[in-house]
Amino acid sequence: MIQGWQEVNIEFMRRITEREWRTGELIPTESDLAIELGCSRVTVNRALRDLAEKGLLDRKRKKGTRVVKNPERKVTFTIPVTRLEVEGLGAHYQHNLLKRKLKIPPKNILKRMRMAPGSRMLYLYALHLADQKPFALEERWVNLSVVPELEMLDLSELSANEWLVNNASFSGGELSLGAFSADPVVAQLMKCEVGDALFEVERTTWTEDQMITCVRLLYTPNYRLHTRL
Amino acid sequence: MIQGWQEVNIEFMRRITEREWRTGELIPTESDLAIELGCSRVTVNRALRDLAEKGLLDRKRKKGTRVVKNPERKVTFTIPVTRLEVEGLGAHYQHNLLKRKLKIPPKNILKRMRMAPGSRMLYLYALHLADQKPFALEERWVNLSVVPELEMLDLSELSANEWLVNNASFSGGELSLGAFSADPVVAQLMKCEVGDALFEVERTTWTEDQMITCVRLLYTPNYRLHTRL
DNA sequence: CAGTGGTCTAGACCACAAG
DNA sequence: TTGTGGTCTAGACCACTGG
Repeated sequence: MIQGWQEVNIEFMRRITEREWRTGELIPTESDLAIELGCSRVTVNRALRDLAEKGLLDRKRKKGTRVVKNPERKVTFTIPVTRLEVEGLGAHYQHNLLKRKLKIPPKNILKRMRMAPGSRMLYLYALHLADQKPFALEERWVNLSVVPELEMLDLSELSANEWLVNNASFSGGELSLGAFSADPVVAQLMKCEVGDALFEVERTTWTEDQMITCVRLLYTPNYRLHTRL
Repeated sequence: MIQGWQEVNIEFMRRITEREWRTGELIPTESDLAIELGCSRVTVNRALRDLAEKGLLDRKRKKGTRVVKNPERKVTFTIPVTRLEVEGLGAHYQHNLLKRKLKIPPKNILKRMRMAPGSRMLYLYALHLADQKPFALEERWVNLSVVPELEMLDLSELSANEWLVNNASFSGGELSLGAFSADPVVAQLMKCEVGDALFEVERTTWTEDQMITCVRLLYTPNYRLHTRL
C-alpha cells in the first residue's frame, strides 16, 4: 500500500516518466486509483492536483485526466526588493535619487497604465548602487491618486520600491523581461560602454482597477536572473 | 458565513491588504479561524496553504502563521517549445540545423553540467526562424549516455528541443536569464547589427544525477518575455 | 509535554459537460 | 442522465518544535 499524497505523487510521476501512462492518454479515475493504491480519494486528488499545477496533467470534469503532450515547464522567480538583492550579494547598498518630478507621462506609459491622457503622475529616476558601483537604473511612474503619501516622503533614504512593497496593497500586475542596448545617457550613469547589453525588467502593478506604479529597471552588464526548475 | 476555500482565501487576502492582519504578526490558528468563519478546519488550511505558496504567509508548526514582511513577488513563466512559441505568434516556423558534431565541450559547459572532464557530447547549433526571419539562435550540448537515441535522429525536421521535451524524462534543472551583446558571428546569423542587445536564456536539465542537456538561446532583438503577476 | 500545522479518512454534495 | 473532477465536513492521528 502507498501512503501519503507525496508518495502517491512520486508513484504517479514514475508512471508518467516511464511511459506507463502515455502522453495524451487518459489515466484512471480518482476513485479507481484510490482503490488500487488503498488510500482515500482525497489523497489521490491532492497528488493529481499537484501534478496538474506543475503542468504535467490536464484535468477536466467529466472528461477525465490526461498526460499533457507538450509539458511546458513552469518556472517561478522571486522578484526581490533591490536593496535586499544587493545585500544578499554581500555588497553595501546605496540609493541615489536623480530626478523627482510631477509631470504628465508619455503616451506609451499612459497606455501601459491604462490611465486617461493628461493625468499627472510622480516621476522618479534613481540609481541603485552596490559597493559604490552602479547596479540598477530605475525609472518609475507613480499614481499619486492611489498613494498620495508618497508625494511627501523622503525618498533619499528609503527607495520608492521598498516603500511601495510594504505600503501599497497590490492585487495584480504585469512583468516583461528583455534586453536593452545602453545608450550614451545610460552608459554614463551605469559607468558602462555604449552598446553594452543590459538586462531589462518592466513591471506594472495595480490594485483592483487603479494602477499603482510602473517601473523599468536596467541592470548592470553581466547581471543574470537565476532560478531552479 | 463564508463558504468555499476560495472565498475564505479572498477574505484572508482582504485582511492582509487592509492591514487587519499586520505584517510580521501572528494570525489566529486554523481551528479558531474555522470556528469564526463557520467552516471546517481543512477548508481554512486549504486557503492558508494557498496564500503561503504565493509567499504572503509564513507557516511553521507550533509557531503559527505570520504575515510575511517583505512579500517577494513570485512570478511564474511557462517556457514554451520554440516552435509553439513562433506558431503562437501566428508566424510560420522553420528550423535550420547549422552544426552537429560529437566533441568535448569547453570547461565552463562541463562545469555547468557537472560532468567529468573529457566526456564526449553531441553539440548542436541551430537557428529558429519565424516567417523566414531569424527568431532564436540555439546552442546545445546533449549527453548521449542519457539519450543515445538522439545520435541517430534526423534533426532537420524535428528540433532537438522538441524531441527532448517529449522523450527525456526530466527531474530538475536550472535557468538563467540575461542580456547578450551581439558579436559579428551572431549578428550575421541573426541578421541584426553588431552590438544589438539580445535576450539570452540558458537552461540546464537533468534526471536524477545525470545531466541531459544544456542549452543557450539568443532571441531576436526586441524580443520580450511577458507574464502576469 | 503541549500547541500548532500537516495530513488522512469516509462519505457526501455540487458543477460541469458529454451523450 | 450520468460520469467525472472539485470541494466540504467532522474527526482523527502524526510531526515538528518551543518550553
